[in-house]
Amino acid sequence: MRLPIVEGMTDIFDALTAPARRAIMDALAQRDEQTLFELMNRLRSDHALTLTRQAISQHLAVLDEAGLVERRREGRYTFHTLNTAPLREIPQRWPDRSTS
Amino acid sequence: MRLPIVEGMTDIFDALTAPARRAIMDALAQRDEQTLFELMNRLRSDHALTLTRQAISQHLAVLDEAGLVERRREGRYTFHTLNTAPLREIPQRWPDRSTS
DNA sequence: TCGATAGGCAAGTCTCCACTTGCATGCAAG
DNA sequence: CTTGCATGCAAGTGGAGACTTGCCTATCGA
Repeated sequence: MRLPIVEGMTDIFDALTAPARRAIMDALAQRDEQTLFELMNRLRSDHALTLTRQAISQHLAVLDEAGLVERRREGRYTFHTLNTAPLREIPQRWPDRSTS
Repeated sequence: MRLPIVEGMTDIFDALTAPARRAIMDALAQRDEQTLFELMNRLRSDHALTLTRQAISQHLAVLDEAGLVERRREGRYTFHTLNTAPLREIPQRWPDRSTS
């Protein structure tokens, strides 16, 4: 039941604060295994977000530290995949009261 | 399927940003119907958070705008209750992939 | 009515972080 | 090996918001 705590890991709430990071998660929810440039172009076209490559790279680093995305290096490309598992911390912390 | 959009409503991610606001939600998850002073003392004793009354009041206003707490005025007291319903937006936006 | 309690409003400060700019690294194709 | 592409590292800047201070309103008890 206990989630593994990685040292120096950013908590998911810090990661979810920036709207740009949530947009990146949206883009990855639509399609996994995207590279940095693919994400940049997708944010520009689909989410009306024009950010520099470095900004997105920093966002991906934060999301990686929070465990919300996973990076796989292959040659000169780095593919990013969404990991929704850490999000389960939220309903665990504040359980739903719909049927109370 | 569509959630009612209240005008000028803060989204829940902005509300979840501040650690103090998450601590307030923790305190309300333990016991509902708490007043401002009760919350202040509880944060001080249980969460090692010494904030001024005004700070907590501002946090409660943000949580109220996000729909995460509900305020009920009774005489000179205002009782605060946690509402977890808006949190369902999160797994709806990024569905769990455990059984994919 | 007067003091005490519970809370609200408004403005100021200051820290943090999102974003940029600039430069460096590594792989790949010709 | 050299040019180009994909990415990383580091420092600087600007703005948002978390928190405080100060003052005001309202309700309850004596």
